[in-house]
Amino acid sequence: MPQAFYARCARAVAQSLLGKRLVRLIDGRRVAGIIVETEAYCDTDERDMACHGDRANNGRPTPRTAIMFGPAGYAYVYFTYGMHWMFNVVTGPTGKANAVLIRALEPVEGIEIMQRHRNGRSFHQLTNGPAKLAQALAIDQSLNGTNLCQPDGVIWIEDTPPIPPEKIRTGPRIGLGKTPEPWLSMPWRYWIDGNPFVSK
DNA sequence: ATGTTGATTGGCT
DNA sequence: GCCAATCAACATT
Repeated sequence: MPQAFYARCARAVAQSLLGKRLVRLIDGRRVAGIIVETEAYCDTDERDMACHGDRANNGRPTPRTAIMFGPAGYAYVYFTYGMHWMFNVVTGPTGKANAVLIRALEPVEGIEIMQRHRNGRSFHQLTNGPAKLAQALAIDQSLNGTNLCQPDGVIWIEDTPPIPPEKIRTGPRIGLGKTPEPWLSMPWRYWIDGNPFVSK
């Protein structure tokens, strides 16, 4: 997708990403899945206490969150719980910490490679969660700050026919812990209705 | 320098 | 449903 696709508010991008194809090149081979679940963190100008870029350091950039404050169309990859990687796409205007977390994929290409990275788990368990898809696609710190619009890159998102609006569901984001209201309950999680790879 | 916690997962009850 | 795993980032001292 072109940079202009990402340079919109996070909630618009999060919805538009549903149905698109996330492609990762591993040893020259395509490993890809359809995006079926996303979450928006920080819309263009609003506060969002669940967002790393808002919560840490009084909303100023830190070494970890600097990528989020940069231009749209780059990967924000971070490590959590001492063992998991999370893959986000940076959205919105430069200077604002906006991003969309990719929470689940429907596997479509390179399934054997995904299975190898996922320690032989079943097809259904390959990419039905944010840390699972990161592991399946071999996403780690080395991809933090990657330009997703780069012609010769190793990870990018391809266009597909849009999902009909009536197939898009929304609800509160997952795993926000002690994030205060109202952000805890804001319905900024999006998924494709009925898709079996949605995480919850 | 030290303490707390997390945008999760998988195993066990 | 409950909880351990495992550690970097961040807040506090």
